[in-house]
Amino acid sequence: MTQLTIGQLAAAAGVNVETVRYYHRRGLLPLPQRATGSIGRYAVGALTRLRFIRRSQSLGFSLDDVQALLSLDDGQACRSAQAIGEHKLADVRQRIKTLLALESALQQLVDQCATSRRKVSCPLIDALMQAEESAAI
Amino acid sequence: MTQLTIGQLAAAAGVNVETVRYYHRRGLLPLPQRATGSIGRYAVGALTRLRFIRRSQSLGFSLDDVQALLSLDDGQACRSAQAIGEHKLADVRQRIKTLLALESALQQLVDQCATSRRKVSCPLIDALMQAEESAAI
DNA sequence: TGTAAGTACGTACCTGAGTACGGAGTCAAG
DNA sequence: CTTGACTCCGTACTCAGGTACGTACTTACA
Repeated sequence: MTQLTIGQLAAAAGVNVETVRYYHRRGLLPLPQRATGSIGRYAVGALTRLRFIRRSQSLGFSLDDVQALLSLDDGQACRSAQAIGEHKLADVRQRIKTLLALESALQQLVDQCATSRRKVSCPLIDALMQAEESAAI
Repeated sequence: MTQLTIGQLAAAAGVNVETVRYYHRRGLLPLPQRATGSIGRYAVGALTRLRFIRRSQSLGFSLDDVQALLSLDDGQACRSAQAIGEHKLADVRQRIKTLLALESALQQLVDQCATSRRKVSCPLIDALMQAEESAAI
């Protein structure tokens, strides 16, 4: 039972069957093993990969970005893997920084709400923008 | 010179003029002060807000999400601000967690490349997925 | 004061990321 | 060995988030 049909795969990842097929077309997910003229069977690795795609997307990466990340996992030549990796790494670090600033601004807001039970006017934007002043936009 | 035209505002934020107008239509950006039948002038606050929108988007928030975040800054009633804030906070924390896992996987890959100058096959996906095993998907 | 650059507003169009659908083929359970 | 659920594949449609464009109007500056 380690061989999934497309329907089982899609259900396990919480996506539409059509989405899986779309990812094939985009080259994000390899086509499954299949005796010609019969139904494809996916190894569990496909499920892991599929979940990775969804998670990366939810972090704001486009499918092209995800493709670059996946190419690293697919065993690129070293020089190119390193270049892509370093680029993505800088990107990821910037995102983390921004999210940390957003986190503390939100925390501040929620705390403010908890103590004073009236209207709040939180410096959400300012807090985030100040934390970012020095960073690339 | 603290009053910007739409073109200056857009250029300063690195977006298209049409995009600014689109955000007006979506209610993300208030319409500027304007003597009827003349040209609008934006205060610098509009630029800050515009940059906040773009940055939030790049972190994977939809414009609806951004609208919710902005409503916090616009001085919502406390109870509702707190609820929205807590929800977003949990979301932001989850994103940070996932990005940290991705960061260390990428770092590992880049290090691997730097030491051995041949093909690499990094466990990028596995690393990220394992770090996430216990977290909500 | 006139003219080019910029703005206002409406409508149409575009791209990324799917989603829906129809018809033909496959497969497992009865 | 059939029948109902599922798969394959192609094409068409949808939706969010913009972009482009045309026409009329404003404004800064020579």
